[in-house]
Amino acid sequence: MSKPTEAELEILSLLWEKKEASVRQIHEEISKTKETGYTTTLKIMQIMHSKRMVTRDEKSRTHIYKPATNQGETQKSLIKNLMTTAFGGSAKKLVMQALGQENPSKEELNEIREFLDQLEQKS
Amino acid sequence: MSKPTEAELEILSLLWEKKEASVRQIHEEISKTKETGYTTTLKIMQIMHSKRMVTRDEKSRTHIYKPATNQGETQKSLIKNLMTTAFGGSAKKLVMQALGQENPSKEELNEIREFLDQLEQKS
DNA sequence: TTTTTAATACGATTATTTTCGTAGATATTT
DNA sequence: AAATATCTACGAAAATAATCGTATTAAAAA
Repeated sequence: MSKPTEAELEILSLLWEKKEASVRQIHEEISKTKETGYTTTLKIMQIMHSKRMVTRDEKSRTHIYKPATNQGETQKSLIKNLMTTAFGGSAKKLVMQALGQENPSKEELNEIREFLDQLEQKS
Repeated sequence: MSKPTEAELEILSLLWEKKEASVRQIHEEISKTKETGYTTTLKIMQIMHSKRMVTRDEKSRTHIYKPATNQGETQKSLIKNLMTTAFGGSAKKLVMQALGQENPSKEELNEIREFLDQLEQKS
């Protein structure tokens, strides 16, 4: 599966979040932050469909789209790509930048700690 | 500073790694993994220069390029972008995917733990 | 039933990114 | 000194991505 473009990724993550949606629904979300025409969103979703990046139910006139690519897999390859191109392959550096970024809650930090423990078990 | 393109990022991270390099040096690295002409690399580095993404020393005929953009800042904005577009803004999800990716050493895991502690202090 | 609204399809245009070829200049080798 | 190799500059083509406009059809409202 080839890397989604920026516009595709934006739509894809909305679909992951919503599980399924019409073009209209996606477009309304997108147009909150971006000034873009309805047919632009439509066209990109059609392209995504032709690439089999999404499936769609065409039973009713308004087609309902669902993500076809696995969220985890896609995220994994995106992150791998970023890690190698921008972080010299170091997960540590990437993680630290990511964490410094936002203010994670104590709960989140604890979940990450548990995750680290699990990782250590395995190795 | 606008987001570097894929090709630019590839060169930029080589420059971060090497501190400075000629077009020839960069091109030799790149052509290990990618089939591309010398003038292509040259052109992209010239574009990067015109965007002030790199500086160059023109004293000798072979120009020597150095990164002009701060590595940390650039990484931060790339990761922020990925985090919002592909991870619904959640640092935790991103971090977990990143860690699951490689097999970090115990030392690295400990450094991350310390980092988590520091973060908690602050908040 | 007529009109208006809302949907898809799809070609064409525009913008961006990448690639390449050629010219001209300077080193380097023979 | 002449030939060859190695640079940069730069325009232009090719490839990729994003945007938009128009035609057509179906549904909903008047």
